[in-house]
Amino acid sequence: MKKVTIKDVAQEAGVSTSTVSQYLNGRYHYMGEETKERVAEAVEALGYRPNYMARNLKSASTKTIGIIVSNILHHFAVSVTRKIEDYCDRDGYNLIICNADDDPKKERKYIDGLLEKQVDGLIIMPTRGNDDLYRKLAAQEFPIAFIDRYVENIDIPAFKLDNHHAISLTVDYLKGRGAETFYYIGASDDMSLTPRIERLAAFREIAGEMGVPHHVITATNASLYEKVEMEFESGEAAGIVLANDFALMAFLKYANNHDLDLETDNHLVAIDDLPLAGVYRPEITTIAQPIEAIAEGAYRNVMGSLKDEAPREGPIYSFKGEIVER
Amino acid sequence: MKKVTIKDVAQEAGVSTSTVSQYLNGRYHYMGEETKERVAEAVEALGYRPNYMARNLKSASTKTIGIIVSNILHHFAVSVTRKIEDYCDRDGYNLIICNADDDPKKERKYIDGLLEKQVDGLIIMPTRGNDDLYRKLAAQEFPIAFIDRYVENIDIPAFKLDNHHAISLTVDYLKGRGAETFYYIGASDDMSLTPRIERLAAFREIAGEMGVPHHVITATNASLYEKVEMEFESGEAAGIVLANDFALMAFLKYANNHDLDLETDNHLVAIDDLPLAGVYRPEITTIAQPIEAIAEGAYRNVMGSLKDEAPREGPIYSFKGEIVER
DNA sequence: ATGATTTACTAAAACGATTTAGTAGTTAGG
DNA sequence: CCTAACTACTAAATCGTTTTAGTAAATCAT
Repeated sequence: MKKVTIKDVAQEAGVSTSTVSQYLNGRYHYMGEETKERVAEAVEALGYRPNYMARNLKSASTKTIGIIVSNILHHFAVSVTRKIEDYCDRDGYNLIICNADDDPKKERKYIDGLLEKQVDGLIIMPTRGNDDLYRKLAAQEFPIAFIDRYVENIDIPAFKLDNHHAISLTVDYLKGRGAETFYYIGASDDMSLTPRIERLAAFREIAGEMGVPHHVITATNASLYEKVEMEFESGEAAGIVLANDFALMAFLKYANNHDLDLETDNHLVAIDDLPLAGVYRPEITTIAQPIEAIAEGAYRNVMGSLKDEAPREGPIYSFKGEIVER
Repeated sequence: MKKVTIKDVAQEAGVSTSTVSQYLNGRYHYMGEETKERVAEAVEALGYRPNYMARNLKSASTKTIGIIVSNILHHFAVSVTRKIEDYCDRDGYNLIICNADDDPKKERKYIDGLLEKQVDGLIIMPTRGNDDLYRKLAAQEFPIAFIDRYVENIDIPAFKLDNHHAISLTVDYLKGRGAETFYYIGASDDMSLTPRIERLAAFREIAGEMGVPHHVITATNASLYEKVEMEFESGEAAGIVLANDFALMAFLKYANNHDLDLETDNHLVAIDDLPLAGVYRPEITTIAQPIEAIAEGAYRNVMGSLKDEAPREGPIYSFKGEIVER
């Protein structure tokens, strides 16, 4: 597979490389019909494809942005990514998708790699553990946006769910279903990731203010099931908040194994509107994240089109989720 | 954000660009301690990051491969992608993930884009509709592999599930559970995509040979639910093969809405081992795809390390799936 | 008929790295 | 003391494009 360059095309068509380049970039302004045809034929005959590296060495923009998701197994991550890809597609941009797998080292590797590839912007669900890098990028005014999470004291805008509002939706809903004892089940907040911290804090605050009995069960993704088995006590009117899709899966597994009643005794509501929620027995009420608002905000911020908008107070944009009652 | 180039570093350190380049690439062979230090300091001070475009203009390899999945909403696609990413990570390669969203136009756009970006290889779940392009790539001997599907008469190796074997597992299993009437529910085979064709043909063949009553319900993803509603008749001993995850979701929705019994009357088995299968009520038996074998085969083929192996007969590698009884 | 404009192209510089060939200065060998 | 080998660098070519500044011929205006 030998490479075909613009020189080969020029030779084949009997013109200069400049002419080929002009043709390729649609600068037909003063080009003879016959020349156009000959170049077109040469391109076709040789199967020529311009070298992106060489092309972008000159022009500053690569028309490419990168997204690094913390974990591609989360439904939320895939949904936002797809939405952003739609925007990119619309605007003629390319999107490079990377999966950090919740590993800060991998995240760093991808950030470095994408910057070397000269992406025009970066959208990140930060794993934390690379705050120094984020800070450098912010200082360089590199076009960047966070989604789902934010990092304190770094001037990078974050686009995320209004977690306090989401939790209040869940608690209100469960109360309406007659729940008396409330449970929060999710990942522990010791990694200082925004969703975990905010959701847990909101749950404690709201349930506390209501003066209802409430319990918190948190653990790592891997050990959550066991923790539930140890700490959960099915009551007659339990209202259970599942903090994300992993928590929901773990709890459903537990419910199955212990033949828990999910229709009358225990009421569930999960954050993240998984497809599974609509087909489960019984169907599961969820909080749908404002995928579109998050994706659009992050995208526009990176593209610089958010600057023209009304000035904002801080770097955090929280959007309200919607309850999907089932 | 002005760009920092190797020239700036050289100037800052008071050496030539060549020296900086040597240092950056670990060719310390004959380099003074003090020079090394000064360069290191300059790199750090300026926040220098090499320009991938410029670097790869010279060296042929970009250490990057691309994967284009037909639809990132399929669990299978994400699983294979994650596995391939692991291999890339291990070998110091980068993986660019693209989602064709079942749209041949998008697929073509991505193939073109990745080739322009000079990726070293390509792994594709072909949507079809770009056969001409595949053919060209094959002719150029570009390193490429198909997964999940193959295209006739094109010499590009495909790594996929042994669909006939998978269907025979499903039918045997359902028979063992006492099924008497068999259903196949899935996407229609008019798009000439390998899994659809092979699975449907295998079902017809196997059920036909067994001489049992069997029905086929196929439609597009969007209209499958309605088609099921029109054509499915719950019997006392129905055995239902769900051809993929979309079919499973559609059928579960139907089962819910019609309060179908899934424990005794109707028996299910789905191809693709979704996480949901383990938590559903009742749990759902599935055929787990040989994710690892497929990922490894495709990866090694692209990397050229498959050439050294024993010669193969054709360009199609089918791996057996495993039944996960629940 | 002369200069100005338009048309249709090309030569050469530039982008930011890598790499090859080369240049001194130092040390070692005989 | 002279040559060979080693050390520590640098100049310049190169990769495949884009782009700027031309050039030369043809057309037009006066």
